[in-house]
Amino acid sequence: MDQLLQSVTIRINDKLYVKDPESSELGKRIVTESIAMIVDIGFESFTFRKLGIKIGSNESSVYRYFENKHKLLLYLTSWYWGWLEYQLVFATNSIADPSERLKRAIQVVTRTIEEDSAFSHINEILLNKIVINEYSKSYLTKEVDAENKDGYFVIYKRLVNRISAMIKAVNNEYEYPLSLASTVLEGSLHQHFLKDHFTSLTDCRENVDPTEYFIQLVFNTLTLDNNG
Amino acid sequence: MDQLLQSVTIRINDKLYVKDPESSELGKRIVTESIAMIVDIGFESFTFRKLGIKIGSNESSVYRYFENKHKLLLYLTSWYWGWLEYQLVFATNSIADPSERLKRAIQVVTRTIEEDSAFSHINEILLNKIVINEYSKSYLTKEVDAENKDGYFVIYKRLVNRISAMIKAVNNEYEYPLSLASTVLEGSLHQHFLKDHFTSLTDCRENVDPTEYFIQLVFNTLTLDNNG
DNA sequence: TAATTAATGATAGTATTACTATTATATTTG
DNA sequence: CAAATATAATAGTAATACTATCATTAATTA
Repeated sequence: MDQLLQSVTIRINDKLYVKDPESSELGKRIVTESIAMIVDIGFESFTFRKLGIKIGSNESSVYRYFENKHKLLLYLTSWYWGWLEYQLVFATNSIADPSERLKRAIQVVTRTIEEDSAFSHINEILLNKIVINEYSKSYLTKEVDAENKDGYFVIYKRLVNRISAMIKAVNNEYEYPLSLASTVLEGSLHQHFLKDHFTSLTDCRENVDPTEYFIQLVFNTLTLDNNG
Repeated sequence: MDQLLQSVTIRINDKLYVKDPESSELGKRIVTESIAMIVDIGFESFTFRKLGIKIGSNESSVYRYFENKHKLLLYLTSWYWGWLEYQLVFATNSIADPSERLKRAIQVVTRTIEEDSAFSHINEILLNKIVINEYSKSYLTKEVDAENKDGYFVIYKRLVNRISAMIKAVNNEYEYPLSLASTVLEGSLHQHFLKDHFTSLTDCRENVDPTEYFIQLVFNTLTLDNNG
């Protein structure tokens, strides 16, 4: 798997950057170090000026890669969803049974990311933390509709649709496959967040991943569908 | 009900304001107009300077009520959750049967807010929009833990706990009552958001409230619990 | 009613942010 | 080696998120 993954590149909407950060060493450093820095100080405190200093480069150079930090966040989170989509497809591809397949899919998207595949300049453990803590901020804006139209969220949408399709494959009568898929993805981020900051609002904790909770939720719903 | 509600005041943690906005006309205007303005231009673009101009008052006067816009957001959203908690308690209080009670609770917390109770300077329809679009930003910060310790989220936590207790009353064996309660609350905001901006990611739409989806989700899970 | 206090308004000022613009200096490539 | 390209350095701007000071007005109470 590692070998295969090495040759896979995640294609990001090119409107999200000014110059492709994958195209140069500086670009990669910008990506690598922005991830570390956003995890470290949070998206609100993160600035291109600070990043420039950290990478021993210049603020203006960072602007040559990304228009602003919002676009950078969209770039990073798109990368993450693309990476997760790959994990999902890879892990479920060979499974014929729809229920087993869906179960595996939920495992992949709700588990705690604990190892960095280390095949690129992007650390997935850190990036996962960014997604948990900052992803909502990328779409809870006045510009969502325009940005959505421009395709900034395509990867995420494709991922939700894949899960939704797997749900339908298990139970074609079920009325809310899209809502259920989006609930699992979003809800998983939320449960991970609660586990770290609001332990009194979740039953997930060390060694109790959201995975089991979501698998049970999804399969019970699909088993006993349209009553209420 | 209206009469009763008029005499109820929602107690907000007094660390969230410098001077109680309920204590003066200016304070109330700040609250009323900040709600309208945040709905209108979004939390990011909203500033105390703009608010001052809108209410024909001064930036510095606004600062005498709220330390900064983050605290104002916490104040507004706390008020909303307090109001919703009241709705919940009021609506479920007289229901003895645990399942009926839980069903009613889910209805109350997931429905679209369509009428303003008009007993105060706070418009709940608008405030609900703020909660949908901005609530996450109030806790997805580097300061959550400290602010949580200071009790800034108590009302929300109490609300989740109430729902969790109702879940347990229906099925005491169920392993994830807190996660399920937090999923319903958060997930409901999310489905409402998707309905407005990402229609391809939800099955909720006009006349299909998240309510039915969540009722089915919760009851199916509680009926068939610990398999997987 | 005058005096006091409290609330609000006006103005100014600061550090930081989120950029844009310009010019200089490296580095790469033809 | 020349030309093109990428990066660095510096400066500058408008806006934000405040703080501080002082003036004015309104409300309270001695």
